[in-house]
Amino acid sequence: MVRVRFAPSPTGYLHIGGARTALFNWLYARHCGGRMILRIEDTDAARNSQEAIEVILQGLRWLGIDWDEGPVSADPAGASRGDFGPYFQSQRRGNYQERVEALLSRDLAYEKDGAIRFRMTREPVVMDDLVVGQVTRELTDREAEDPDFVIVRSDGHPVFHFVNVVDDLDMGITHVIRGEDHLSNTAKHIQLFKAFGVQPPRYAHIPLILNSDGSKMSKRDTGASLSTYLEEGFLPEAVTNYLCLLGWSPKDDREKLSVSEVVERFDLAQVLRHNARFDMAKLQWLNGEYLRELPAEKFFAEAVRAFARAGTDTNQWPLEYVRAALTTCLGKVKLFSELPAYAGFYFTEELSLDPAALRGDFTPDNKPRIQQLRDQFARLAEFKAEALEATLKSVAKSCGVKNGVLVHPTRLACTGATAGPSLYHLIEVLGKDRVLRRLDAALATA
RNA sequence: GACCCUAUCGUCUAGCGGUUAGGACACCGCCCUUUCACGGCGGCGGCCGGGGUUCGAAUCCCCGUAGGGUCGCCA
Repeated sequence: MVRVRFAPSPTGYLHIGGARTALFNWLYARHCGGRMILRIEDTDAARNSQEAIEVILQGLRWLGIDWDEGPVSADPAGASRGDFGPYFQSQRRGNYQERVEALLSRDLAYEKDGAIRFRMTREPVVMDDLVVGQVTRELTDREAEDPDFVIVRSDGHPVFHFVNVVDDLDMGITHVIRGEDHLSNTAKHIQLFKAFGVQPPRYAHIPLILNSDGSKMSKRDTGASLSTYLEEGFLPEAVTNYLCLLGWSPKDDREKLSVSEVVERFDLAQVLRHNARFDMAKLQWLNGEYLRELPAEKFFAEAVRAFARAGTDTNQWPLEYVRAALTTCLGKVKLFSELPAYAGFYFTEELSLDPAALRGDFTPDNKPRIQQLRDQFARLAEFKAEALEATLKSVAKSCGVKNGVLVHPTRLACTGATAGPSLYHLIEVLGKDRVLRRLDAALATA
């Protein structure tokens, strides 16, 4: 039975690379019919908090990554699922203590300066990585001087290398899938496993995600935190899909795949060995693809949230009006965060019109025509898109101008922008009163 | 300083000894369209460099170079 784990340290945010690591673990578990374990490496008490753990749980859930074993909530003392708990390292002190003593009693570790150090081999360690292949790790010059390393600090706290290995051993982890930044240290981990007299798990080191300029992605970089995508109004399906395409490929030229399709095809052997740069433009494109096929109800709910985040409470408007307004935006934007700028004109009575732009469209020649259109609109009994379109076209015809001559100024007057939803539909939604008022205002200003 | 990994269009990638080096994003045209977006058509653009091996290398080997990672009483 394949058992994989994602073992994040609660630092207050979930790195996009960490999310990808979790995803690949999950994909492999689901592909193999194995088990996904979530373990919280909260040994650094000073830096950890329940909120920080919550960020991780929330991020994983958002992406659709579930775990068969691990915490149910962010509370270390709370309930968990699985027979290999606790799943918080802060609750596993006893195990570490036992393991340390086992090594000490066999002289595989020793005390020095109050710390406990592991007797590391001086021989090159051969690793057989599922992604990278066979790697022979030799000692660096610094290590050659003193190959042993600390496993328990002088303050009594065991270090990462040690607890990580002990937990993987005790939890029966069969495959360690993690970032390539751990490759060099894997030699230590393998030796630790051997010291405990067991076969190390299989390792798979996946490439890292870099910034678009090729530099390392650190906390500060935009897009480094998964929460960014949550807040910016990305769809989790799109983010997951995109992450799958970084370092892995279905090899059949398909870009848009559902998770179940990826689960079916995913395997570690096809994971690339080189790092990948994060391409926000491609993610946005994918997001647009998913956005376009979103059911109207979901689109509506997310759109309302996007407006709320931007400080516009759409609830102050009649529900039917909001619905109609947002419907004209369906399939037009790639991100929910674009919506407030794209369709904000629906939800304000004070449209700020750029005088310069206004002068361009509302020329002395054109103003009488727009005035005429305005008066025709005023006479309409039915303020519907079809009637509006017919009206505009007939006015244009009688004036001997192309539709665009009237379309552009009308759009500008009604929305303040040169691009937006379908003109006739947005006018219909806005309603006669607003449209006439906006047309009058533009006519007066220009 | 040492050790490890990596190297195909700007980016993500297909390719695993014989291909006009394919696709996607981005970009640029044209078409569609009242705007924008979508869609359609087309274009731009790549095997890091140098040696080998081979009848034949993007594919295999070596050396450079470049990028990334690691060498902590951080995780």
